[in-house]
Amino acid sequence: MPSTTKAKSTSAEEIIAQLTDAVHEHRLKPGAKLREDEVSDVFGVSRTVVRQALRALAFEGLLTIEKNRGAFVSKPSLKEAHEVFQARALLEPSTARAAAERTTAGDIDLLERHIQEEHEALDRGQPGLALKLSGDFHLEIARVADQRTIEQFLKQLVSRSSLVIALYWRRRNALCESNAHHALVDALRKHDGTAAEDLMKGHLLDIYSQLDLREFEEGTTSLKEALRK
Amino acid sequence: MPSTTKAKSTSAEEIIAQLTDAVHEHRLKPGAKLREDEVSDVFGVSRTVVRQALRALAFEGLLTIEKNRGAFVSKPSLKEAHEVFQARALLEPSTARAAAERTTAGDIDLLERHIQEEHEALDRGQPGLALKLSGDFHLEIARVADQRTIEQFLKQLVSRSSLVIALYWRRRNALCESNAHHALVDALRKHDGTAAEDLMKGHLLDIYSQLDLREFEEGTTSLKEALRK
DNA sequence: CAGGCAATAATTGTATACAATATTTAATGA
DNA sequence: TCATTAAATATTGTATACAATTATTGCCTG
Repeated sequence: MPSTTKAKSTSAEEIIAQLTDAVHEHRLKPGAKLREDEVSDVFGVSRTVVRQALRALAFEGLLTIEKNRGAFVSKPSLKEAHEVFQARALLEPSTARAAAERTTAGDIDLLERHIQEEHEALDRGQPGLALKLSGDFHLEIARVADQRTIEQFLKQLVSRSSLVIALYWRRRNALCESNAHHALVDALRKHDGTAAEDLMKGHLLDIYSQLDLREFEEGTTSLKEALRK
Repeated sequence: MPSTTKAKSTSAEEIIAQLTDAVHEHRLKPGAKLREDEVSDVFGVSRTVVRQALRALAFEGLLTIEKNRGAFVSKPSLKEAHEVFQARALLEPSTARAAAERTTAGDIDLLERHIQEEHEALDRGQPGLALKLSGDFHLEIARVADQRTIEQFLKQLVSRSSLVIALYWRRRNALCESNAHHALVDALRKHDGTAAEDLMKGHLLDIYSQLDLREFEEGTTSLKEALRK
């Protein structure tokens, strides 16, 4: 957290990390604009490096850059939302199976600590942080599977999922999924690939089914725009 | 093709497209260095926009940027090579199935024209161009399936496949796969999703099995480095 | 007072200048 | 002659200045 006026001399990776966290934790909401010199003031670097960071984030799908207009937190359409979870359904179950065959005791520890932190964040009343940690859990499984390429894609998909959840989540209260993650770790511990694959498949369907992905907002993005004509 | 000394005023997208083609057609080989002011001379723009293009290509995996050293055409390791085809095996068969259910007459025309061009390139003695077109064929199927997200990932995977082929291709002569593509189009025409899925799976295995992915170069990249100590 | 139009301001896009780092070349000594 | 070191050169990293574009404001007109 930058204190008063300007923090100084941060690297591009640091900017990327902080903006990513902010979006994942829904402190920056879909549609929010990121002005270049505003960001460069906050981080105490020139626009050059800020632009680098913004473009990297745009490539991941977290931001959308409109020429001569600026960078905005992406607002995935309903179609994109579906596509994200279809892609996850293709990649993650198989990856969970592969992970089960390679899981070490250290991996189990790490994953359980992850779940622990997730619970603590929820108890502390930080649902945004919990959501971010939940996403990291999925990435961790790809790491355990030793699939860097898939992990990289998954990173993008998890990012976009966070945006989808911000836009289309049905009930804000739901504490959901913590069970699913626990069950997954159990399957990994037992090196039960089939169970891990099935659990992951079910878990993704669970999240997917808790989204409100009906047709209603294609084109009407904000109140302002909705009233414009 | 820039003629003599300097072409002028090209956009970043144009640079990305031309460099991508050059790598896909193996005119730029893995390990080749791309100096920034060299590229900016060729395209007649400042380093600013060249750097944008290089970073975008690095994000796709086509280039690797080493800090303070520059941008090089990527040289995927054996592990990466395996990962690329594992990821393709997860994404492409299902996508081919989805495509079969949505294929239109126009799509068929386009795909057949694609195969035609591929043959012509081979006959004309341009195997690099044929390879590039072959990659585009796979992307086209994702487009037919109306899966933009998967298409985007596949674009990266096809790019990396091109690098893998440049590095690990067994016999240079092989005219291979044209049959496989034809069979796939037939399945799409009949809306036979199961056949399309199976054909794609087999096709990918075919390519994969024609690679020479044994352990021999992990770590020893060049003769020079091998002898250095 | 609404709607359009022009002038102004704000913001992004591009080029260039300078700083930091890496690579090459030259020089020195054993 | 070879290795080591130092200077010179070349290349990338960052900041800043300027150009192009977009957004905003105020004004004029109907």
